Amino acid sequence: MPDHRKFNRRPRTERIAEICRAARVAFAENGYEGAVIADIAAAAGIAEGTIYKLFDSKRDLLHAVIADWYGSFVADLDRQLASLNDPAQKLRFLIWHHLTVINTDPALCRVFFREIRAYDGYRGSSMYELNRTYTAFTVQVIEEGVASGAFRADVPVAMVRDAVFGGLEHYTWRFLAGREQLDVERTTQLFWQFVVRGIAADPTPDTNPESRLEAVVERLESVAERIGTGRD
Amino acid sequence: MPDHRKFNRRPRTERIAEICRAARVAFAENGYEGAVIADIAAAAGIAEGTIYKLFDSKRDLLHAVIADWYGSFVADLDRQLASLNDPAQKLRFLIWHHLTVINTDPALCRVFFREIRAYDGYRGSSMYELNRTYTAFTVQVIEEGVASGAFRADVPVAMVRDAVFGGLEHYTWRFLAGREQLDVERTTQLFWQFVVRGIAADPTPDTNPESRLEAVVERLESVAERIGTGRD
Amino acid sequence: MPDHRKFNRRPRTERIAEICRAARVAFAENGYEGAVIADIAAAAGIAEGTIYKLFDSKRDLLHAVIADWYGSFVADLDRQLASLNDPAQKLRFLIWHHLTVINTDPALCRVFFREIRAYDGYRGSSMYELNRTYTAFTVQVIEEGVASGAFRADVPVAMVRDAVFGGLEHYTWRFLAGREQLDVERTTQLFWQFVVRGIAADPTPDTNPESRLEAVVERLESVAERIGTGRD
Amino acid sequence: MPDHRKFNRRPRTERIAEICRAARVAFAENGYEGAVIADIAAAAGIAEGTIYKLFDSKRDLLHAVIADWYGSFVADLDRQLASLNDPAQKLRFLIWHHLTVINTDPALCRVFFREIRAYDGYRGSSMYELNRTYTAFTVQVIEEGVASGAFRADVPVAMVRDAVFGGLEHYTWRFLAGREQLDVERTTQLFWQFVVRGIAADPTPDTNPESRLEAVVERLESVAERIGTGRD
DNA sequence: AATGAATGAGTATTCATTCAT
DNA sequence: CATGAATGAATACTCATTCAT
Repeated sequence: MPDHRKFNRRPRTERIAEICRAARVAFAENGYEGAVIADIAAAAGIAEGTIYKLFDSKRDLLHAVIADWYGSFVADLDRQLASLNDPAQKLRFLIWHHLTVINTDPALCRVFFREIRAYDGYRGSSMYELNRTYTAFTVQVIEEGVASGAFRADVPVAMVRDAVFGGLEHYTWRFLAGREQLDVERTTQLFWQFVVRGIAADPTPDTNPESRLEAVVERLESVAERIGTGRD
Repeated sequence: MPDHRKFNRRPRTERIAEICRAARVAFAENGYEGAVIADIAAAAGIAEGTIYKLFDSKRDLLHAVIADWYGSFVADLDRQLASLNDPAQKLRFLIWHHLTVINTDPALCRVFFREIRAYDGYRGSSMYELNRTYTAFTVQVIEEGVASGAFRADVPVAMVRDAVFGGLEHYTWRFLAGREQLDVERTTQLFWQFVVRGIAADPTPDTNPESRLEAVVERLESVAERIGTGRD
Repeated sequence: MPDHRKFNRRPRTERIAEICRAARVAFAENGYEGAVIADIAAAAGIAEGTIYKLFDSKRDLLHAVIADWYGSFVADLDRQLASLNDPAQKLRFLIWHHLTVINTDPALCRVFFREIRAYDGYRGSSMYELNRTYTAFTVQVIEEGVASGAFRADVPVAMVRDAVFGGLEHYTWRFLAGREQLDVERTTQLFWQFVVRGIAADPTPDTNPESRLEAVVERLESVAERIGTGRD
Repeated sequence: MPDHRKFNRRPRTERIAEICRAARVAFAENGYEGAVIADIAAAAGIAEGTIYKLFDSKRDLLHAVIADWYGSFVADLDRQLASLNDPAQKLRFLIWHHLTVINTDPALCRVFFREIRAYDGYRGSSMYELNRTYTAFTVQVIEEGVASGAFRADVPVAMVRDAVFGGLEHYTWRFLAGREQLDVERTTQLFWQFVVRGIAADPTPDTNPESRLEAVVERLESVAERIGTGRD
């Protein structure tokens, strides 16, 4: 009867999953450079060499981890969106979703920004494709809105996509880099209103005297702004 | 005639400038980690030790390079803006300016994104302050526009700032990471239109009574919320 | 037949021994600071990295070398002492032993004095314990002598121990630091007589004329010896 | 009227004294390797280069500091000893004196042990001579005692000297290396008693005829001692 | 004499990756 | 298949000393 203590043979996919799990923790905690293969192997309960039987390199392992991660939240984005009818509501959901992703694993986001996107050869890489697949949902929703007349026909789709993801990223850097807590619901609301206002179709012209009421509200808003606790 | 190849005594500031120049090239070409102090010293025509007489560490040198760089384009932003009257035009200029900065030295932008902003302790560092000083121009212009009535009173200023810089950054990653050429003029125009449309005061009054009332209520609610909880 | 020049897999303990051997030579020849890891690795026929798989640091390696060295002569001190009956003879043996250790590897002694004992945190370190274990033999022998009545009851044991080791060390610095040759036998005899005279119980007056004459002859021989070879 | 702020010309000897003072502090606090010339210069209020106008090298500076230090306590050792009559009392004073030196500046003692005595070429150096001058007092006192009959004629002088200084050094290492406090008076008493007992002449006169023979032998030994090649 | 800017040699340590077993 | 021992390249930083001013 053979001794399986050392040569612990297990299904290949299970092994890969274990390694990815350990690697994800390591990358999140220490960043790409800071993560050490030996530690990952130890955490996964295998030998260092085994990692290289399953992954070409440390970077390859990082890619696997990121792909896993993307997969975990891209999976049923389709279905979730399908349950909503209104393009504006779908956009709201996508913003909320993205903020949730960031809020759930800011450390991994940071690794993605630093090590994947800012890395040579990102464009055209599988990581780039992964990201495109993800942002494509937003592009699609905007185009849907344009088609339905909810959004203006001349909306520069790519630009909106970048303003959404770039804006959210910028806005959330303080949470990625620091220890501040992110208020997902509130941020979603504010950002969504801002974006939708920018791309919504012009309402039909209004000649009604109630516009004075609107002016009053505008002034009230202005007051509110000055009363507020200061800007960011 | 003395041999000036060695012990070439020079004014302190000049030396610093020389080193920064060499370091900037090195960092841009190879990134922070990739840049080698020995090479920088050689390029500056000095001994390695001399760098450490003037800078505390490699990272300190990076900070000096970035500060230099910021200084070079923040310097007369003030005057340039003062020559324009219209907030929308100022915003256009700022967008154009930022794209020009990116287009002029994409490699340094990338280093900033990777090594400065994504670095531990960015928030609260001098680099953070530098960045805030720069983005403050945009914030100021937006507020100016709000005050003059050119932009809506309820514009979420910080969010717009982040959408502008984040959006431009996202949009230009393909140029930062790849080799594609950036069309500054065209991108400026598109992005500007998009942003201004999102924040400009509605020029045409709305004549539908119900929709207008509804909108007013919505905005009142928004005001209430803002007064109640403080702002972002 | 495979090429064993590289990736020469060997038992862990054997590797450690090889490295220690090379390190011992390097430390003895060049002192701690002067010894270079790369040279030690080369001398041991391995890669630098391998040293760090087996030792935490250069200092850790030094400790291992010193521990090895102590082990080599502490090992059968027990048995050797057991073969002697008289406490005075045991003391003689210990003095002879210590001088032999110094004479055999003066360079390593020097390293111990400079780098181990004079190092911060020596007290309480494993090196300190090692040294105590070694000097404990002397303490024990003196106490034995006191118990048997061979040595005076009021002998300040710790002080004698320090006078022995300190005295021998001082006396032998000229051999440690210079190139002079140490006469172990002669030094043992002189030092031993001196110490024993200092701690021996006052002899009960000996009235046997022959034994006294015998003692006189012994001393005459000693004089002759001294005249013959010069003084210390 | 010339500006003397920078070219602060002062008497050479005063300058040297200032530097030595600063260097002594630095060496005591950080050891030889740890002390930094730039810091010493700054502490002395002069430029780095100036040190090299007055001292050949860092080690030369160390030698100056140590020489200064020795000078400070060797100076009136002569007179102090002259005020005592009894060799045993003189020896007691010398032990007390040595312990006081150690207790007053243990850090500098440590530097001496590590950096001067254990350094290549100590034997024959000016530092060696300095130390000999100091220990010579002890040698002289012992010989005085032998001559006066207070100490036995066959006392191995060099050995006693080494046992005294080596013993005290060994005994006090715990104070040099650690933080323990040294009880000078008590240690003096214990060590002195121990040494004197070891070397004092037998107090009770001997009327036994054979003892005359012994006395002859003793004298012979004394002669032999003087015939020898000189004292270490 | 004094300055202080400039020099440049010198090295422990890490860790992704390989490959003999 | 798995192991884990072995590899070896790669580099920031310090500081005693020099020398043009």
